[in-house]
Amino acid sequence: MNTKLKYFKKILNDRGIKPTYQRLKILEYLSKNMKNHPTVEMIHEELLKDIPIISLTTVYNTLNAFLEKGLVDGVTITGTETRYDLDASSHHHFLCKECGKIIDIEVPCAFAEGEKTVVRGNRIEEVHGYFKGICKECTDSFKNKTKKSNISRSKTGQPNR
Amino acid sequence: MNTKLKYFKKILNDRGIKPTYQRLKILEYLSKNMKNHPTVEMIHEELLKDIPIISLTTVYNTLNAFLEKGLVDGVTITGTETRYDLDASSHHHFLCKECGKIIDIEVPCAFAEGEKTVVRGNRIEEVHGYFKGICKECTDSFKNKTKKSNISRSKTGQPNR
DNA sequence: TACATAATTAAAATGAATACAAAATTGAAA
DNA sequence: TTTCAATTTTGTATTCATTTTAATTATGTA
Repeated sequence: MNTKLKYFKKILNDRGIKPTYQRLKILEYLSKNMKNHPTVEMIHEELLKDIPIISLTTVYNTLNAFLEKGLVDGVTITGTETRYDLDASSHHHFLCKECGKIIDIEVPCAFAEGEKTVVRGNRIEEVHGYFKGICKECTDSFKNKTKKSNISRSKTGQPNR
Repeated sequence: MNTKLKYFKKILNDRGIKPTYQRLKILEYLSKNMKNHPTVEMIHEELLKDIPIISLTTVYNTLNAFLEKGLVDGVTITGTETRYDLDASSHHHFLCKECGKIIDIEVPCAFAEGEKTVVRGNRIEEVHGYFKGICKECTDSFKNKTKKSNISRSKTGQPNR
């Protein structure tokens, strides 16, 4: 077993999760795709290359176990599916309406930083914040397109929502 | 037609939504349940009393139309269903893990207030913020229970998650 | 009233997530 | 190593929210 898997094994043991092969590979995938916020489908698809018989149910079970133990964060932004984030600390996300990617975004927030935990008697245990808009890359490439030609603007500039 | 429905008719017309009877009743329901953040099912269930043949699809269609025209806000917090809010302005929500209710919550936020719209080149168009925790009422009733008897605490104090 | 357009309806389809039961794997005890 | 109970994985079936589709009905205008 390679060094990294040994490291992941320790992480799971520390959280009280029995480290099976599929769980290790799922954890490995998540660590390799920290920025991607993958769906269950994406994780399953990719792992099938290594483990041709891994079932979708196992990926669901594993991610739910990881969630319960606070190893990952489940993010629902699109409304249709949960995206998973190995960084389980409170932080904000940004969904680009143009290219669909979800990225971490750092903003000042007293709640996410745990400085404030009660509002009018309501005890806050989880903080969820996200934005929707046009990411920097899409904004830039749109600018470039309109600079080159204005004819195609109405077509290419169409946001998909 | 009563005065209120006339008022709702104007609201729909102003947004470019043809005011049909079902749409008016859905809007009326939403205005009567501003604090409830109802699901599609809840709206449909209730409207069936007035309009026994109203279809679930119509409620879906109507809410989607309202969403597109910015008349309502669709809030996905539980992960399983969309809750609807007639107040479409950017504001935060709070889900109580104990009793399940979703309430509006007012917190200082430069993004929700529209003061800041760009972060590292990413253009923010929508701001979504919500919290999960224990609401004031559940916190208080828990305190009362433990004050009266400690025996039942482990049972009654169990949060459902 | 007639007509075209839009809305409503019911039924079927989709898609994410869960439930369930059987088979396989794990790890500890003998 | 063998045994065995507990846990995990697998595959299938099911649930539930939402969307799609196609037919019917309502709406507003000429």
